[in-house]
Amino acid sequence: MVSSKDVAKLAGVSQATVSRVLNTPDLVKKPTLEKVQRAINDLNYIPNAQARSLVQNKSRTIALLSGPLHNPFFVDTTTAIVNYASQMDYRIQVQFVNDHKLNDAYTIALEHKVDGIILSCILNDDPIFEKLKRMNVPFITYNRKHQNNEYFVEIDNYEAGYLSAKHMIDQGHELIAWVGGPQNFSTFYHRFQGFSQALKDERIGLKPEYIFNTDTTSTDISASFHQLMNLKNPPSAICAGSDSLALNVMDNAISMGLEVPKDVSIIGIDNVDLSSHGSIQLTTVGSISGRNLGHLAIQKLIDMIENKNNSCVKITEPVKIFPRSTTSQKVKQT
Amino acid sequence: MVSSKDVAKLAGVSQATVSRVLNTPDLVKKPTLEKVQRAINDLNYIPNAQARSLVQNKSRTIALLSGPLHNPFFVDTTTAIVNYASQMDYRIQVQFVNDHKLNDAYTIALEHKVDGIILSCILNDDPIFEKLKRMNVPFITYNRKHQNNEYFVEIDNYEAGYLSAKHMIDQGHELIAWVGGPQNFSTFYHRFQGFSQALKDERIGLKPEYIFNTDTTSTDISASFHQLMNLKNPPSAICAGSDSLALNVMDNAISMGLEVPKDVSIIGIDNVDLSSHGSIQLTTVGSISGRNLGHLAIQKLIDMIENKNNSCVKITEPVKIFPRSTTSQKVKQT
DNA sequence: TGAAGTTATGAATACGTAAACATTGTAAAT
DNA sequence: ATTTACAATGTTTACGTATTCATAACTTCA
Repeated sequence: MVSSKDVAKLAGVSQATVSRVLNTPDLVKKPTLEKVQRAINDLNYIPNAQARSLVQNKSRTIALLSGPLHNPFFVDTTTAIVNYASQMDYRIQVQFVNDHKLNDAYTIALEHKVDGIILSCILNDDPIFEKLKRMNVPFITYNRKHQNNEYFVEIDNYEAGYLSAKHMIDQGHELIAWVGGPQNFSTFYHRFQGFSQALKDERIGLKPEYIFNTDTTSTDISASFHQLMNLKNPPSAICAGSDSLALNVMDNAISMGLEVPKDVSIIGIDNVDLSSHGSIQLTTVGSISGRNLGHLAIQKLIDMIENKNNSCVKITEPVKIFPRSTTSQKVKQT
Repeated sequence: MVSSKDVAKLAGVSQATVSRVLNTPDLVKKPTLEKVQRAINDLNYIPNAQARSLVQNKSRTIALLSGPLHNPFFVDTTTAIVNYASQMDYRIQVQFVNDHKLNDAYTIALEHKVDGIILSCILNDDPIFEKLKRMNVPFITYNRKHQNNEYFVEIDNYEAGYLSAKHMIDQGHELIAWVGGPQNFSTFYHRFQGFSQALKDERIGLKPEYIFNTDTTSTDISASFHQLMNLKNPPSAICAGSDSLALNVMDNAISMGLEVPKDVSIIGIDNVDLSSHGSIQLTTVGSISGRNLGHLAIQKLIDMIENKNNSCVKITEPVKIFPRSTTSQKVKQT
């Protein structure tokens, strides 16, 4: 492979001068500059970023530990994160993380001496949180947060759950089910808390047979949905813990021959881009500002990296309902 | 940062022995092994992958130059690529590439001494193709291919276009429009060729006012669709150059108050995962085997990297129609 | 017992770059 | 003309690892 030494030899200068041509061209005289640049072109020289990282002790690389892209939330965030990073001249190393392989993912990131880590997949009480703090590598979580309440960007999950239930109640529904996810994810936990509180405030009972906290796999969602609809009093409305869950529930409803919202109203949370597609029109709860959580997070992370800014990031975006076509007024049964 | 030297000092051995413990533990005596491992744990030592790459001259990193994720095709392929690579212990560096920033993307990849490049975004006559060959870095294109007909994985695009038109004709449609993309993408070019040939074979005229090769932006698609539907004889069927385009067209149709397929039939190409969602049910053309192009491509690429396998990859997957709910029999106008 | 072979370890080097330090050249100021 | 300052370049070192080569310790077998 052609190195800066080869360039130096061809140009008749020292390797240091080649380095200067690349990094601080103002410090090098015009004739030498041109000589070196000519040599660079002639040899098709491409500097080795790895070697540079080694000596500079920074890689301009950020590890992204994302959830899977079949969840449209991560489609939006991944796009925002990769694009903003590219624009700021950072590389993104992605991994799609199943929760039980978290530790491998962190290790891989750390081995590669990334300048920072941006991650979604963290549990409330994840021991990795303390580990990352000790490692002294800048990191931030988006969407989910750790119980320590540090370095996160989220939406107001409690309020989102609350509004979601409230919306259904306002539409006249009384048989309202919850299809959520694991309670050791901060998102699902607080969303469910909000949901519960809304029912309580409106004096609607929280029936255990209406509550499903799935593992977010489509088989589990499917099973939950079928159990729900086979109750003797099936719900007329379903609050889903996320848009991804809501879309999955919709898919199940339709393939069961049910009409949404006529037979069952469905609402999600997150307001993912896909939810507004004409064929989907999912009613949902999302950030008022419309700002992408991934974008906010990567911005903050790069700021932390570059400005050694240690002020702890804690962002909670306020939310509102985005009414679309998957929820409707409950018609009284005759 | 703690290095293998620090570990060596603490364990009372040489740095070489630490390296051996990590890479060839069978060559080191049990007591020393344990001493070193204890030191590694005590110091929380994490090997530096960059330094390793430098000396070994391989990074176990692959650059992925993908199209944007708002195109659901790339959602499917990116998932497959990242996951397979992770499984094979390779890291993926993603970039989402706008076509006019191609060269930057390649340069960035090469600077990082990636072991290979997997890319979709190549033009028929892209000069980068020769450059990559000269660089001697393994690469493969998925979806699109270069006119050189080397190192690609694609579906049978011509046949896909042909079947797409044929399907509409079989349904009784005669006013069939095409909404495609740039003709210097191999995909759109061959799909359009197939489409044209089908019309010709069935003695249906190819009216220029029914042909739109967009730049794939939603504004252009929107404009094209409106032009189409404002013709005095608007088409009863639209063949879209890809599922992404088809979904975009559907979205436009619905927001114009049209019903699909009652008012207009729509068919895509690619059979992306999203197309089978209950609320969408997009009729489309896709690989018979159902194998993901990204998966095929990354498999081949890693094989090339590891086995120095120089046999040129040329894969064209056969296709078939996946009939769903966005196309229907043309009802004769009264 | 000792030579030959084998196993375990250490010492030295290379990878490609940036940066600290040293040296030379050149121009300005006296 | 001589000093002084600074601009331009070269020399050397460091980053953290894997690897080659050298050496020491230990077996084996006659």
